[in-house]
Amino acid sequence: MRPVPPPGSEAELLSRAASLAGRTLAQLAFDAGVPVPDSQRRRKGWVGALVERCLGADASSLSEPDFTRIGVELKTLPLNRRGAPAESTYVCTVPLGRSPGRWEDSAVRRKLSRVLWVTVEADPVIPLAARRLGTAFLWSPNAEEERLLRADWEELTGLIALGRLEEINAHLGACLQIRPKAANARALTRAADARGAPAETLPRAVSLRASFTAAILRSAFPPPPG
Amino acid sequence: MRPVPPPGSEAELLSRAASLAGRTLAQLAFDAGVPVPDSQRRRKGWVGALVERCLGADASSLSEPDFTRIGVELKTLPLNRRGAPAESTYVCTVPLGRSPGRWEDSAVRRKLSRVLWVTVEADPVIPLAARRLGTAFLWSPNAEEERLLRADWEELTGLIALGRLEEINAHLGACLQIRPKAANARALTRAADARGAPAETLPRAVSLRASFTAAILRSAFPPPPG
DNA sequence: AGGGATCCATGATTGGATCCCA
DNA sequence: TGGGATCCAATCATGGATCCCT
Repeated sequence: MRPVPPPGSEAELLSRAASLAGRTLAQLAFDAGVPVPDSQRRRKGWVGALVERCLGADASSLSEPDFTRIGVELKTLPLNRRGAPAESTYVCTVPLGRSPGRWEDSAVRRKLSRVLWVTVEADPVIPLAARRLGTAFLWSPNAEEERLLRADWEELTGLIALGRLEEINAHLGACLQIRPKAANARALTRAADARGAPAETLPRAVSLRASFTAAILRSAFPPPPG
Repeated sequence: MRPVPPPGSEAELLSRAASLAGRTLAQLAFDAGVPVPDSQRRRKGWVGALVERCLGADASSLSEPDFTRIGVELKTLPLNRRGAPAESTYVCTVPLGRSPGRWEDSAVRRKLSRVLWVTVEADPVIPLAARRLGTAFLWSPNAEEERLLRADWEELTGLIALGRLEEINAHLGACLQIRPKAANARALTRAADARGAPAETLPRAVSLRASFTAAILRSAFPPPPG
């Protein structure tokens, strides 16, 4: 278990990520001194945590970017056999029971302001250990993307502020969605109801739709003309 | 079985079609003097033939538009419960064994040059007899649509001319597709192989993808802003 | 509980197969 | 056989549920 120091610049981080491209998860796990699980069924965040270690992520505390010094968030992006995102991307938990504040100050905006996307093979026919990291790239939302994110965020937090959380499901939002996020469907957390009174509800998370990260991928790697 | 005379103008045809909107297939079948089958499982072209009769289609011979005098082709467009096309749309059979000629002279272009689309409810939960006709509209490909159709047609007929028919499947083509069209998968028809020698192969048809007719629908009936 | 995510049952899609009629 | 299409098994998409670690 070799400790990797935090990167001192975006260039250093990108360079490290580029050096990991093409390596298998087995190779990364060996370098990190950790075993490769047989499957992700009971180790769902394993790839993300592995890549964090290999790149020197140092955020141990809450609501800080993974690379604290350079203010960059790390997200692994699992790609299916056609090279498209296989899953939505977790952003953060939804703060329930207090006022959402403004978009400018939101955790969603902060987390997404600067992201290193690290693509990873996720075709189920490839054994976990044999999957390779792909290209990594730095991203910040462009004006159009930020407009979309903000519109979704304001719609969703607006509903929550009105106590209409139970009306929210994963169908809402063009690029963001709010979905359950808990150990199981019986888990409860404190929230506020429509009158502001304390209530218990299922914890929720905000995530990016796979169609949105697919669009980010396309802008980062435009398809060859054909 | 009341005979309906062929329409003398597009306006007359549209007016007749408009008068059918909202009527059930049972009502149309009664007027035409034909029984309504229990299901379409063994009567797949029944709705199309019924609407032809009700509107006075008169093309009994090959490769003529359904309304010969005014040069209009009739296509029923089955819509699912969300109002989107439930199926692809048959255009014509693929001529195998002779050279495809030019797009300008092709059967696909001719058939699609002027189409009366007649929408029909096709939600499986609605009994066949109770399904209603929806709005009908006249359509010709705009410049962009014709460009797309032509590109697909040229790609597909190009492959056939090279004797690569067996490489074609329904995945090819952005708006057109080529699919089997026969009594069953053992049916054979004459074709030419890669060397131009006679060969036997499964008969094929050209159809429009449901995503393409969905786009046509959207341009005919733009969704309300919201 | 928050951060890292994937799992998987169910619904939507669709491509190859099939059906009737003239 | 060509014209009118729909059927349906298999694949794809996804939203709600779940899992581990610290």
